[in-house]
Amino acid sequence: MLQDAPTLTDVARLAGVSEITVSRVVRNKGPISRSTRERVQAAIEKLGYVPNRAAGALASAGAPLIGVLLPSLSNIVFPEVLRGIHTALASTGYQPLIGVTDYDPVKEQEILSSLLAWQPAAIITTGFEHTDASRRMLSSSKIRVAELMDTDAEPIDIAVGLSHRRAGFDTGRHLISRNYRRFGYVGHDWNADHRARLRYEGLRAALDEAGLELKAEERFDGPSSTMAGRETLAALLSRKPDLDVVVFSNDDMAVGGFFHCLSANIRVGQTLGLFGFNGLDIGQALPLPLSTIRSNRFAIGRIAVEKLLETGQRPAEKLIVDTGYEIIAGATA
Amino acid sequence: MLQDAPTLTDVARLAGVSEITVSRVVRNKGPISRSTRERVQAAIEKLGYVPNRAAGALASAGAPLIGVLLPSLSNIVFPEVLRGIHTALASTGYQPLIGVTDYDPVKEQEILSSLLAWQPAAIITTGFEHTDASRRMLSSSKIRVAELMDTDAEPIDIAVGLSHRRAGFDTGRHLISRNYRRFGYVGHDWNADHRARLRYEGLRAALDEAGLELKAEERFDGPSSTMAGRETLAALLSRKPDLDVVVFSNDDMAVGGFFHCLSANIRVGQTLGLFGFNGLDIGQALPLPLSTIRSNRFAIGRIAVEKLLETGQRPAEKLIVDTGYEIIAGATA
DNA sequence: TCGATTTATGACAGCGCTAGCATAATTTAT
DNA sequence: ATAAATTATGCTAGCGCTGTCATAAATCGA
Repeated sequence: MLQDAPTLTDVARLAGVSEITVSRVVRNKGPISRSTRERVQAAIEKLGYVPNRAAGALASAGAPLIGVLLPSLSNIVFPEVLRGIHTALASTGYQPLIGVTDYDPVKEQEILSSLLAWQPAAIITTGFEHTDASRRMLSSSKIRVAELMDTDAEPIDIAVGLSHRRAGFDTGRHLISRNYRRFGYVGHDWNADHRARLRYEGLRAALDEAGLELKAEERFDGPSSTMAGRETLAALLSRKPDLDVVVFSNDDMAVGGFFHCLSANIRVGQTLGLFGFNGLDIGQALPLPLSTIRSNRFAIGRIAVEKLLETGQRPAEKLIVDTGYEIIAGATA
Repeated sequence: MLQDAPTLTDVARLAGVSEITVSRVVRNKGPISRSTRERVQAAIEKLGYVPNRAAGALASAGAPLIGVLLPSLSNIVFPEVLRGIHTALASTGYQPLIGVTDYDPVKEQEILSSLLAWQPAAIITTGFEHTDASRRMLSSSKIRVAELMDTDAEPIDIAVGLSHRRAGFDTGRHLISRNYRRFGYVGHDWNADHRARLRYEGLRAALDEAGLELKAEERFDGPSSTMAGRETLAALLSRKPDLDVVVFSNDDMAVGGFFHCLSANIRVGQTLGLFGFNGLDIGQALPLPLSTIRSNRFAIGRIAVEKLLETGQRPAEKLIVDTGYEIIAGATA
């Protein structure tokens, strides 16, 4: 029952051509006459031939793979980026090979070297925090690299994302223009989420510029979650009840904050403003749509793939693609 | 700058041994004396040698890869399964190669054949709905297969999941025992989500058994989402306001329903009961924790990998692992 | 002490495919 | 009709690694 899978040779024999001709038909490369192509395709069909990628990769020193390094799968943001990657990849014949780093550059380095062992065409990773060894591996190879989410530093080859510092700054400006003055901040673990810190810094800068200050802040020591947002807002308000607006490190946290306000009978948008980051669906489905910033996560994944596959080689000069963001006015701030 | 990556031969020459000896050290296979091992490891270190997986896969007719077929990345449930898979894989040297099928068996078949081209050690897929061609590809190969989420049919090799029919049935029993009588149902697209339909059928069976009926039902024509749940519950209640409990196809939908009740001033848990499925964090962070069923998604992914890698071959007999579920009483029903 | 076992190493062929360079068949230009 | 281009096909030689079998060195038993 377990007959060996047919190889190029089998197809070639059946179609009465050489192996290389079959290879050309399969890869759609080089000139092939209509009649030969049809004969070969019939043979492929008949035998149920599936090319062996390992052999192809070995012979051509490169695999139709894209290595993808994500910090986490728990935060919905990264599956969405992955979805963008997948969508762009769907029509190309490339496949994603995924690794999860848990926000740890050393783990990233280990996974990176096992990804590189497949000789992928490109690597997609997150942020700019890599070990020196990782950086060396990447820049000494001919493999293209995209660094996602962030544009606040110099990329190895390509960066696709947005300026989190500016997003934070604009959050501050927006809320100030809406006459909020007594700001609070609810965040989560910065070591893991470097970009949340950048947004925080941007917010502080905007307040500074307007001669305002952050009246109170509280950071949850762990990853962001709805429950964390709920509890951390409760803690913040018990210390400092007289805030008029609270900026959250992201929407998960902000939605949790919203839930706290429901339980505590605080009139959101009137007594207290709430502001998030990401523009998740859940925030917009709330009884009051969440005021937040839309980061274009799906687009980040998709554009990264498009840019990477645009050329067959590493780009001559570094490229930064700003996918931007937009303020969603919402009804909570 | 772009010197060629070192190969086994380079390492062997530097260490003064044969290639096969280096290969044995790298793979930790076969007897090697302590002194040789150390010499070889030093050489590997010095050259920064990384084995070429494509070559290894070709030579040994098998790659340290696990093909993973997921129906979607939009629904948080699948990233969680993927997280379980990743966690179990982390220490094994295997890597996941991921495909997304969009709930389409034909697309699944295409992706499957391109995954098989890598000669992976195993395939993880979802549910039991496959094309005949897919089924043939899988059962005629020596590749192990795990089918996840569901235990309501006969697997190819291994099934890991829970009985959705029983979960639906127990939902009905539980709510009946809590004296609910006038049932409504809010669902989403069944063609995509076969398991939601099984739960629905289980619910109907429980009602039947108790001499009750579903007073009203409404299905959103599209994937589940918070917004869909919100709108669909609104539609259901406008048609049939006198329900005392609504069962949702999953937690996303139920959370949306909760939001509708907030907006419409319906007292959840008193005037109207709400019941979900999955036990997502978001449901438990609500001001009233959602009454629902916990499906153990992370465990499903993890256990699938463990079972697949337990033996080096296809299991002699089919295996079904029931990861079970538990009712979370919550406060909404 | 000598063969029998165990442990350590190596030679060689080949996995299935593709790059690179011929060569053959066909078409076009003059 | 003949040379010059163009189009179509094939041959050869690996890509870097591992399975198989052979051989050499070390250990053991009586």
